[in-house]
Amino acid sequence: MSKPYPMNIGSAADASGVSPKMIRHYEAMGLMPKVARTPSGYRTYTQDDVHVLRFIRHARDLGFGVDAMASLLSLWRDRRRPSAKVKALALAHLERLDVKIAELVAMKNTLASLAAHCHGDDRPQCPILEELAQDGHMGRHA
Amino acid sequence: MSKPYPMNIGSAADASGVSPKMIRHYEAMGLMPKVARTPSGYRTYTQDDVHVLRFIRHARDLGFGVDAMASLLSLWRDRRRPSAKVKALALAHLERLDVKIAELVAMKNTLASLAAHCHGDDRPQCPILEELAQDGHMGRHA
DNA sequence: GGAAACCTTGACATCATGGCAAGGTCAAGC
DNA sequence: GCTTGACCTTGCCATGATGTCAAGGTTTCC
Repeated sequence: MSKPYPMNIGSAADASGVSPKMIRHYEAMGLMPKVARTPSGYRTYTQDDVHVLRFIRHARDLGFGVDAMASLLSLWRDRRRPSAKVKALALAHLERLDVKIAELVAMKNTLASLAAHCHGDDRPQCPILEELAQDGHMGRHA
Repeated sequence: MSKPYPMNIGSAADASGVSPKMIRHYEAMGLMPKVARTPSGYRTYTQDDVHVLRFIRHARDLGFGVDAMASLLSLWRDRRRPSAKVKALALAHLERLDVKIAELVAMKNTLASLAAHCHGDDRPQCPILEELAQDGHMGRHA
């Protein structure tokens, strides 16, 4: 093995992909259980702790928020969970992702069509600024 | 006219679509010029001020950050601006949007494929949790 | 024993926004 | 003229996920 357990926070960070800062942060906010300490106060991480950290990082990489991660963790720990509950969390998050993506795509489309009509030369005339300066809401153009 | 100028911050907010809170915020951070005040300290907004606020809201609605909005505003005010500068800002922002969209779509795809394989019933077995609990990085699955 | 690398906590920053609180102001009704 | 309610002021705290910096204790290795 490359690292013996238990490890300090830095090694746990390397092993899990979660920064020391975020590990402490998750601990402070109650997402991570409080791990053991050495007599001098250093946090020590077992293999199980590192597994939890990895779980958290994976969930975070999928964009789950802290609340959802807490729910996922408790389902993970519950060997009798119904998979339906996990799926429900996933679908809810997918919904959030879709909404966010749609927003960004709408911005992108609007901006792209404005930019397409902008000469992009030394002349000051520019449909982008004209649109931004317009009175009502935006939209309705190419 | 529905509202006489000058107006108080609340009316300016209604007229521009930027909340009073954010108007003060933009002013404090220097994005908005400091507007006139009544003797008692109330901010007063002219039609021009409201136009600036609308411009800001439109830019914000397109996802521009504060720095980019400041640049756009100064280009807007410069009647001799080259449209190329505006276009460059727009294209840079489009790039950011594309990156963000790609990230979210990647999350969505991963999560959707995991969810598709989850029974979503009373059984505890669930590929979503299994994936999150996995050791290495995520990816490589349907 | 001293230096380097690590750990601790805590404070502050980001970005855009909301909320709350304590207090001043203004307009309208009685 | 006074009360009431709506509006304004400033300022602080919170979000979410992360980073930075600082000041100080610990461990490790030479």
